[in-house]
Amino acid sequence: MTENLQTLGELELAVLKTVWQNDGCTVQRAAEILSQSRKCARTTILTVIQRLHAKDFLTRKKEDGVYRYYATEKPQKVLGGLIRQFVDKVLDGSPAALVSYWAQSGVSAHELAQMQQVLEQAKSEQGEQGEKP
Amino acid sequence: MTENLQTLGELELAVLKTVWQNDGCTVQRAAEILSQSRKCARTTILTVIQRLHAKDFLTRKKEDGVYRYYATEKPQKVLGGLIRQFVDKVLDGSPAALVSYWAQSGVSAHELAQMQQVLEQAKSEQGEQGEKP
DNA sequence: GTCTTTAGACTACAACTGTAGTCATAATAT
DNA sequence: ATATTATGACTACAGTTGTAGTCTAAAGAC
Repeated sequence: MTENLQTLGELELAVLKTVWQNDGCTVQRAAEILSQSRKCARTTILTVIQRLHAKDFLTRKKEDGVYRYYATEKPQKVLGGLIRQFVDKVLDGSPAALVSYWAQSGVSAHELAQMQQVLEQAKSEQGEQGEKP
Repeated sequence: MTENLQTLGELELAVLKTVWQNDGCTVQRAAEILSQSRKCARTTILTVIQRLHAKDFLTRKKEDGVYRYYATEKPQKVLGGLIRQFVDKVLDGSPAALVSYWAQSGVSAHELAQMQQVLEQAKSEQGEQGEKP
């Protein structure tokens, strides 16, 4: 349970996301995919992947002479953690402040509706299971 | 209009917040306040304030031989920008994902209600003024 | 077996941030 | 005036992250 909520840089996160979407991918593959959205050398991705590995965000297994990487944590958990950290650090732990600032910064009506829907759903789900008062 | 959305480290943000809450405060004062929540030398705060100044987040005016610092941007704007950046980088621009993850990471019913309220208000306000489709 | 391509390990380096010490100077106290 | 304190400028340094080159080993191609 003692999770190590290390920090993740932008590129690191992007790479991690790539692995989530392509579990068991190789450095090569990840580099290919990422090069579509940003210009960076293969070795850059290699390095980042090695760091993610060192930080235990990724596991690897050699297969046919090449390492395949697997995410150790689900997006849900990692992103959730990042959101938590962010809300704590930036908004002093107030999710309402989060939504508030966001809303005022100009969201589309559509997005607003989406968020409301999500909240609605969360609310009902919470009613069913154990709550956190 | 060409805003410089520089990055802000954790301490930098904390210091900036302190200035927001104590506009025109001196380094001394800021250090005093911040030392209540974290242990750090006066010169550390000095350095951070100088950096915030260099990044144009703060302006200063010498008064009685001491500099007084003033925030150049309102919290609304800066925090809004940070939220934006965060949502873009971490959640690929989806505010709904934000609320969703947050909701699922275990929010209290109370917080959920708060968020809903905020959204409700944002929605009505948006109806009045110009929207962003 | 040699040439070429791949993969990975290492090393390097710059920018940013936290952190703080050293100095010089200016303001005060005595 | 002199000693003390308050301020701020500078310098420094380590950890993190982005970025990527070099070099070696392994895998294929011919």
